[in-house]
Amino acid sequence: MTPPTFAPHPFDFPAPVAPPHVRSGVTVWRRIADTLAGEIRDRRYADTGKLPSEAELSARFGVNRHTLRQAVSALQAQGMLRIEQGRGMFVQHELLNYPLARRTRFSENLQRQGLLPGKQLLTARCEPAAERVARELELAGGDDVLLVETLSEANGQPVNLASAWYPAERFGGLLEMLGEGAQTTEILARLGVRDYLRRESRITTQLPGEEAARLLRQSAARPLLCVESVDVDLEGRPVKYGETLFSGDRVQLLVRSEDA
Amino acid sequence: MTPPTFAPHPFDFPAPVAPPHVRSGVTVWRRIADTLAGEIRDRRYADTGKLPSEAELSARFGVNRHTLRQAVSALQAQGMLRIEQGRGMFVQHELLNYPLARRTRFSENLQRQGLLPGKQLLTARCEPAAERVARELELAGGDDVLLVETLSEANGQPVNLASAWYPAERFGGLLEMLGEGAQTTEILARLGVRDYLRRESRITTQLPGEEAARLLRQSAARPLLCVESVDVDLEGRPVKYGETLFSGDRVQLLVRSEDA
DNA sequence: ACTGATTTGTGCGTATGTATC
DNA sequence: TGATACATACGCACAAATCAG
Repeated sequence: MTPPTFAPHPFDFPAPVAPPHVRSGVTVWRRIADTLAGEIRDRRYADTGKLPSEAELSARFGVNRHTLRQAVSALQAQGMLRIEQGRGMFVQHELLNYPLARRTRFSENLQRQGLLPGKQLLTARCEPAAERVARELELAGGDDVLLVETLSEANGQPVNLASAWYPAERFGGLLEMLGEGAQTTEILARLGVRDYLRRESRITTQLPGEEAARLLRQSAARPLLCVESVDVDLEGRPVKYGETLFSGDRVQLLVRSEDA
Repeated sequence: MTPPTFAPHPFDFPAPVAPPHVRSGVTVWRRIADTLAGEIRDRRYADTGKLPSEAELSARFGVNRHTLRQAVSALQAQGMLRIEQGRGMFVQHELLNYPLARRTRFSENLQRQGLLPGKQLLTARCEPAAERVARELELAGGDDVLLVETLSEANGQPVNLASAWYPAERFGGLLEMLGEGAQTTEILARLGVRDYLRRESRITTQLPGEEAARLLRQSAARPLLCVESVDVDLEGRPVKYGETLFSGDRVQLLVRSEDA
């Protein structure tokens, strides 16, 4: 399989002999780790599931075996590969598909891919709406909103970190029902929202803060996908504004153009 | 404006006094640069357009002023902010919206946002299809494809780096017409494709290789948005498979849920 | 069960870059 | 500016696990 033309590539790497004279501010082992992570993510080792030996890889990158080991041990800690003494290094997992459709339901998607979904409630509180949140929910400044933060998992691996804001006036008992472990869709239905649709998603990328990196169990040097979204009810009124951080190492977002 | 809850944050930074015991593999000045870049991108300074003084920032991050200056000078070189002696540091630009619709036409979108589009042809050649490309274009292994690589700009700033593959058999004269400076849409029309639609987009994030970072004029430590896409004609036959790398510092992808 | 080749795991010493004081 | 602490990267040597014959 041919690598994408502009993807990280062995010969993108500093010349094997002379050290780089440009200071990137990123250490050699970190760049090797990212290169390998990218290759694994690009399924370059998908056929056998086995990576080249430490000797081969260190020769390829032109570094000491210790340096290479530091890189792969970071990837191992991150759950991206598995090392077996005397045998070799093996790919651990592939990318999870996360569809961004008008009707996005998390658990269904995972189950369809044969994965066990999990969700952890991190925060649930009432607060005055920040300017951005008020604008997205079409509220007046000073209105209260309900903030719900969750960590979603698939097979025990963190997938995303979601912050959702709901208009407090409209959804009075939401926080209490969440505390009792009810599903979001079900709660909204009980509060009079029979159905809701995703109106818009804005997708950006960023590096995780320490907190996000820790919760998503991902290297702080590996990027996240960030999705800002607005869900509306059937009358078009905003129901929820959300900011979701996806682990870029584990997830790819899918946009299917629906048949009109 | 309140920052997103999990976005990079001053106190996500290593404690001001004790050095961090976790090895991130990224130097302090680089992390400060990335933190500031993220904040600028998150519009934290959008109201005044002015950043805090060097003294304030170095105090906030708990580093020497020299270290901070190295960070901001990197951002300046990258075109993200502008330093004026005796006045301060100012935000240079904001995010560009890039819609991912069924019918995506680059120039139109930019002009609607009041920007001047530009496109540079980097590569145009015929090659045997890699496994992945053949699968996406529904070709037999060994078939030839036409590879077209371009660099798109808005107001002179690089926006994306696109690789596109077309079935060689179907689109014979494509490379020649491209050499004459014709538009892609127009060429396809001349070759019998009256219209084409985006069937699917897969969105991931990755760090740029050296080549990509250079072409997109972006730090190698700042992430990219990567979009894999398949365009089909009105009969549903694949016309183009593309891999596009967007500068994560300059672009956000927009997914509008179309009314059915 | 043994041998040799391959692969990962570990220890030590040294030099250099980074950041602080 | 110089001194100090620490992380990074290199080189060499050897131990431990695995596998093919």
